[in-house]
This record gives sequence, C-alpha cells and structure tokens, in this order.
Amino acid sequence: MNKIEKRTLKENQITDAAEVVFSRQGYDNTKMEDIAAQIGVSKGTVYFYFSSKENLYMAITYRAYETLIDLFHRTIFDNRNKKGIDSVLSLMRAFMDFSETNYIYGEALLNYYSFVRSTSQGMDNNKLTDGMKESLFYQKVMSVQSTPIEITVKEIERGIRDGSIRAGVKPQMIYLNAWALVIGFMKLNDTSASSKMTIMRIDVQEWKDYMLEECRNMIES
Amino acid sequence: MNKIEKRTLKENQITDAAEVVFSRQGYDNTKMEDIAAQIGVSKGTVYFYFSSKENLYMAITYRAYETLIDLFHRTIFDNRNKKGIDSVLSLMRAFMDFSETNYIYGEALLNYYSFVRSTSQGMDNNKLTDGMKESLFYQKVMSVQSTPIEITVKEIERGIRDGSIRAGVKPQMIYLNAWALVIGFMKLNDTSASSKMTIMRIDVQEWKDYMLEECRNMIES
Amino acid sequence: MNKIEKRTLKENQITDAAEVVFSRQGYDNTKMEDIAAQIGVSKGTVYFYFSSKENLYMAITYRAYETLIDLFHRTIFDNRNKKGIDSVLSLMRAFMDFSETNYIYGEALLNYYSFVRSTSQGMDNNKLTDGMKESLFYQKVMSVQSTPIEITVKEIERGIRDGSIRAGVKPQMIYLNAWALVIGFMKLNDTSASSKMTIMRIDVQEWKDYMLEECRNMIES
Amino acid sequence: MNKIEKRTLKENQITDAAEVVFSRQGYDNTKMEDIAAQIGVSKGTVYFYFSSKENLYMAITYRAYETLIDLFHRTIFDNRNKKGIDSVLSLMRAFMDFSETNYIYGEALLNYYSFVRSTSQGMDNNKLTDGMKESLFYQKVMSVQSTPIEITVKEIERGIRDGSIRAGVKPQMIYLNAWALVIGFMKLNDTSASSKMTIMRIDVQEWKDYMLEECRNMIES
DNA sequence: GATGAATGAGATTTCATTCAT
DNA sequence: AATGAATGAAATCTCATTCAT
Repeated sequence: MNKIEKRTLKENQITDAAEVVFSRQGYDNTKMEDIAAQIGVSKGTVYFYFSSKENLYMAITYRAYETLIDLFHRTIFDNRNKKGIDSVLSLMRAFMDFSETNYIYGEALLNYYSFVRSTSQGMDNNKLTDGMKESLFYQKVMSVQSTPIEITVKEIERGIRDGSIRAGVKPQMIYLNAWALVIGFMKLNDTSASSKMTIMRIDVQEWKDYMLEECRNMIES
Repeated sequence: MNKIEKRTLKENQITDAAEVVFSRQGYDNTKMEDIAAQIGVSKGTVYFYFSSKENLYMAITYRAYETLIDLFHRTIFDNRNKKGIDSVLSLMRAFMDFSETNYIYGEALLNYYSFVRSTSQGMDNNKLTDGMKESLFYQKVMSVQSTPIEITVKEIERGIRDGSIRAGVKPQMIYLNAWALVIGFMKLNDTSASSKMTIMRIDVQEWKDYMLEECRNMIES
Repeated sequence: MNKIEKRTLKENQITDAAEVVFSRQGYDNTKMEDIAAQIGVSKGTVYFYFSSKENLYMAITYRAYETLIDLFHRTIFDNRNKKGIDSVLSLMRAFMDFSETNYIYGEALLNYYSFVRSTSQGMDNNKLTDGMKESLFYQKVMSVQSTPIEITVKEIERGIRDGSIRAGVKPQMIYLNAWALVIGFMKLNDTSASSKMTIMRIDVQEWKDYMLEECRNMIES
Repeated sequence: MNKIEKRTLKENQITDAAEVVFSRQGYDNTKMEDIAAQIGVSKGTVYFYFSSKENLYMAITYRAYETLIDLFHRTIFDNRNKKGIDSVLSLMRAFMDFSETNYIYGEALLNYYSFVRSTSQGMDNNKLTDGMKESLFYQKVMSVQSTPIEITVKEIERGIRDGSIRAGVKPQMIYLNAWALVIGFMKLNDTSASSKMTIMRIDVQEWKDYMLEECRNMIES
C-alpha cells in the first residue's frame, strides 16, 4: 500500500466516522473531537486530513454525489433497453431509496442547495467563501453537482424521442416537477426516522409507489 | 392599553426585529444582541420577553403558522362555491406564493419538520426538549401545526365528495403528493434568489403554473 | 459614579492586571485567562472590555505614551526658565528613569517600533492589520505617537535659538543622536533587571549621569 | 566528505533556510515546516539536526556572533597601525553596516539580550532553561558572546594608551556609550525599512556619518 | 538518515444566558 | 421593566514535537 493509498484510506476512515457522528448528533452538535474519538485518533489528526469542519462535510457531500451518480449510471444502464419514461421513474425511485438508506447523504445533498444559496446571494454570512472555495472537496463537489441533473434531463429527452414521454413540454419543466416531488418526499420523510415509518398513517413505501405511479401519468405521452 | 396589551405589543416588536435579522443573516449568524439592536433595546429586554433564542424562533414559526392558517381560511372561503379541486389547488398556490413572499416563514415551517424529527426521534441532541417543551410558543405551535394539514385534507375530502377529485385514493395520499410538490418547489426555489428568478432557464412563475396544471390532472377524477 | 466612569474604572483595572501579568510572564506566555484570574474575573469579561489580546496590549502602549507625554510636559514646564539644552537633557533623563521604573512601558514603546515596522513594510504577517487598525487604542496610539518626538525637537530648536545648542546641525540630527543614546541605554539595561544593577561592573546610575554629561558636550554650542 | 562534514553541510543548509524564512516572516509566524519546505526536506529532517525551533534560532545567533567576530578581527587588523580611536570608530561602523546588511543577524544579537535577561532573572518563563541550556548552540553562543565586547574594550584601552582616547574614564564606560549609540541606531533604523531609507527626513547614511563624527568628539582625548 | 503522520496541549474568541442594579 | 456587565462552556484551529517506518 503506497502513500496515496494510505492517505486515502485514512481520509475514508475519518469520513466514515464523520458520517456516523453527524448522523447521530447533527452537524452543529458535533465537534471535531467527537469525530476523532469515534475512530480513536486525535483532533489534530482530523485537521491533518481535513482543513476544516466544513471541508469535512464537503467530503461527505462529495461522497453523496459520487454514490448518487454511480447509482444513476447503473440505473440508466439497467434501463437502456427500456423506454425513457421507465428510466426516469427508476432514477426517481433510486434517489428516494438512496435518501432513505443514507439519511446523511440525502441531507448533505439538500443542504448543498442552501449552501449554494447563501454563498451565491448577498447574504452576510460569507464566512463560507473564504477558505472554502479553495478547498479540494468544494471544487470536487462543484465539478459533479450538475451531473445528476444532466443524466436525468438526458433520459427525459430520450423518453420524448422514443415517444414514452409527452412532447411539447420543455424537458427541464418535466425535470423540475419530478424533482420537486422527489425532494418533497425526502423532506416530508425527514420527519419520520426510518424507512419503515408511516406519515399520517400512510405507509411510506406505499406512498412512494403511488407517487411514482402518479408521476408516470403526469409525464407520459 | 393594559399590561397584557403592552406585553404583546413589545413581543411583536421583538418578533418583527427577529424576522428581519434572521432573514438577513440566518439563524446561526444572528446574535441576540443583533436583534435587540435592531429595535434599540438591550439583550436583557429580549430575554425578558423570550426565554431563549430558540423560543424566539418558535414565535416566528408560530406567526408563520398563524399567517398561513389565516391565508388558508381565506382561501377556502373564497373557494366555498367552487369545486373541492379548485380549492385544493388554490391552497397550494397560496402556500407557494406565501413562501416566496415571506422567505423566513417558509423556512421556519420547513425547519419545524426537522425540529420535530430531532426531538421525537431517539436522537442525542435532546437539548431542545428541556426548556423548550414548556415554552409558550412551542405549545402554541404544537397546537396549530396540524391545522393546515387538516384544512387541506378536508378540502380534498370535499373534492372527492363533489366528484371533482378522484375517489378510491386515500385523501392523505393525495395530500402527501400535493405537498411534496409544494415543498419540493420551495426547496428548489431556495437555490435561486428571488421569486423573479429562473431555475435551469425556466421562469419560476411559469413553472408554478405548469406544476399546478399537472397537479390538477393528477388528482382530478 | 456613572456608566462611563464605571467602564473606564474596569478598563483600568484590567489594564493594571495586564501590566502585572505581562511584566511577570511576557506577552507570549500570557493567556487572557491569566489576566482575568489576576483580578478574579472571567475571560469573557476581559473580552467584554478589550476586543483582543493585541488590543489590550495597545491599551498599555497608549498608557505608556500618555504617561511619557505627561512626564515630558512636566519636564519642559520645569525647565521653561532654563536653557534649551537643559530641557533636552532633562527629557532624556526623564525617559531613561521612566523606562527603568516602568519596565513594561519601556518595552511597549520599543515594541511599537517593531509593530509599525511589520505593518508598514511588506511583511507576510499582516494579521495585525485587519482587526487592529480599527481598534480604539490603536487609533489613540497613532494619534499621540509623534508627540514625544515633537516635544523634544521643539526643545532642541529652542536650545538652538537661545544659543545653548550648537547651530548648523539639523535639529532632527541632534534628536536622532540623543534618542539613539537613550534607546540604546534602555536596550542594554534590559539585560539587567532592576535599576540598581550593574552592567559590566559599571553602576547603571553612574553610567546614566556620565552619558548625559557626554551628551551635553556633544550637543552644546 | 566524511560524516561530520556531511552533517555540518546539512546544518548549514538548514540554517540558511531558516535565516531566509525568519527574515521574511518573523520568528513567531514561521513554522518549522516552512523552513523545511524552503529547502525541500521534511520537518523531521530539521528536527534531526536541530533539537528545537529555539535551538535553530540559536544557530543563527551563533552565526551572527561568528560573522561579527570575524568582521571585528578583520577591522582591528586593518586598523592595527592606526590609533585606537580610529579602530573603535571602525568597529562601530562595522557593526552598524553589518546590522543593516544582515537584518536577521542584528535582530538575533539584540534578542539575545532579552533572552539572557529572561533566563538569568527570576522570571516565570523558564521554559528556555530546560532543554536549551544543554543545547550545543546555546553553549557555543555562551562561549563567544563576550568576545565582541572584549575586542572593543581592548581597542578602547589601546586608544587610551596611545593617547587618542581620553584617559580618566573607565573603558567600560566609553564602551557602553558607544554601544548605546550603535544599538539605538539599529533599533531606530528598524522602524524604517531598508538601509536606503530616511528617518525623519534624514538620510540614514548621512546620520551614520554624523553620529560617528560626534562619537569621535565624545571619546577623543 | 529521512519522512510525514500523529499528537495534544493550548490559544483565542464567541455568545447564549444570568443576574444585580 | 429594562439594562448591560459578567459568565464560562465550548468551539475551532495551530503547531512544536515525537516516533514508527
């Protein structure tokens, strides 16, 4: 095992620990020391690998994107012989499953929006900008953040071309509706802890199925 | 003006100030002193009226609910002679408009979910519980939080009865889909700045119209 | 005692404590907590009155200037009926006595040079600049720092006019020589702790007298 | 090249690097890593050759003494056929030139006084003592520190004997006055940036000449 | 000899909250 | 009612130094 592999391994160990602790306590209630303690190293070690707490969170966000993008690629591959609409619906389901299984990833993805918002807009809290924009993981996240969108939009376009998705509507419009649904699902699901739970006496899995069915009706030609 | 009126007046002034400052700086970046300074009183005064920062945020959340509920009542009143489906769609539009106009209220409502999640679930960070659960505004929010849901579900049921909304599906299911759409809209809108903005080169207002149209298709009988 | 007086009183108490602790331990080896402990208050209290450690040191520097300027004023007043040369020599002696009696003040004055150097020049360590330049005591120090020089140069000029100090040499040149002597005295004296000590088997007080005598020869007409 | 030569070579490389980095950033703002990076080695290597940061600074201080002593020897050799007073004045000029050309050396020499003070006196901060007093370079500095003084005093004594310097005054007294002048020059020069600069609109080189002229008057018989 | 990962004590600073006046 | 001085726990981050490889 060479130097770079070793470094990567340790980075991953720390990121693993961070996921566990952030999930358990939430970002704000977690101190770097907690994460260090989780794998029995010192605070300093964590800072040796990640320049700041925010940067460590970015590493998790990047993982979330990586995992999601990988999942998306596999999903469209699996649906390559099916209609575009099937692929799109599979992507949605994949995303929802993903955010249920990896709560912290879903949260990271959602937070990234707010993050972008607070940096891109004229808000006072520009602490983010300074050290962050130069950080490796911020750069990495930046470079992949639009990939899931692009994949989805491409599948929608394929659906339009193969006649499975209605023509005459901009693909982006369809994307936004579908994604609003998915994100709304995530956010509403937030309230209940595990994927086995119910919301308003509705079983979450049942709702998911129904939602996708309705979404199919909504976008099919 | 008697004592209670005076107290209420001052509470409102402080809550007004808090809304302004939280909107401008975000919750974390706001100090109690900033809020006090906004209306030229001292920190101590803020604490005289609100037992904690979180409690003050709860006051805003309560206002958000109050305003929203009021808006919902007016909406269903205006739609009392129309079909249930029209009323439901109007509620959705009202919510979306509301969250665009009062960003802080929308955020407070959304945060309330996460808040409930972290208290109700077996999470470590139960700092919330202690002082919070006894606080006036927490109680107040608790007592009204389900009202918007109930109003909406009631209108959905009316729609089913008057034949405008499809039967055979649980009203809660319809509610969840509709609300996922609305919340997804809010969250996605978050990313861009003002309500005039575009997302992915789509005009937000145009998207809203399209989304409601599709939602109508989705739920009508 | 009104608010402002109270605040000033406390500021003075803290500055007193800081002088004691800095003298004992040196700037770098002193933590804000040590200063707080010295007068039995908390760290936070120190920060309530002084925005940073550096700012607190500036307060001491300002005191040093205040005290020195006061001393200079009294000195020239006492010498108002004497020749310029006597006044200048008295200023020198006053400075030397002053730096012996108040070691920390002498050090602060000397450090101020280095401080100015590191800010004014293109050195990397520009942490100083950011918060510092806006601080009250920095401003105050800035506004008085040249006063001792001006007083001295003015007395030199008076000496030239009244014929006690040699003409034909720029007053600044005379000032620089005299001040080099004084600062060299301070720096060399640094090595030994108290004013009673000897350097190279020479009694410090004896040296001081001899130095001033020689200086008289050097500058008199 | 044998082992000892190799070691010495490396020590010198590191000391060179340390001089560059300390000059650029100042002692406090310099990390051991910066010094290591300057010559492309690792932190560990620096520690292999120097037991501590302070010890490394002592190595520079020792160099400063070595260089200065060498310069002094050459100076008195060059003045061996001149009067004692000329030699003393040449030593002073040599010192001033030296500290202008090698800012870091001048600073190290000056700091050494404060260092001695804080160790020799009953101060709290005796962290210095422990590891330091046993360190090689501390020992080395200790062994040479009085050499420049001795050389100077010897030349003063020669001057007294050859009638060029006034008799009746202890040579140490003359030394102290001369050295106060020189150190004051260094310290005042500190404030301004390079040797080409002006202080109070006086050209530094011009001042140096004038100062030495006056010093001659002061000490000559 | 050289490396650089790991340490951990410590430093400064912030701010919600309390409480004497 | 109102003030604002005082608190002190906690948080992030730094870096000289050590040590296994």
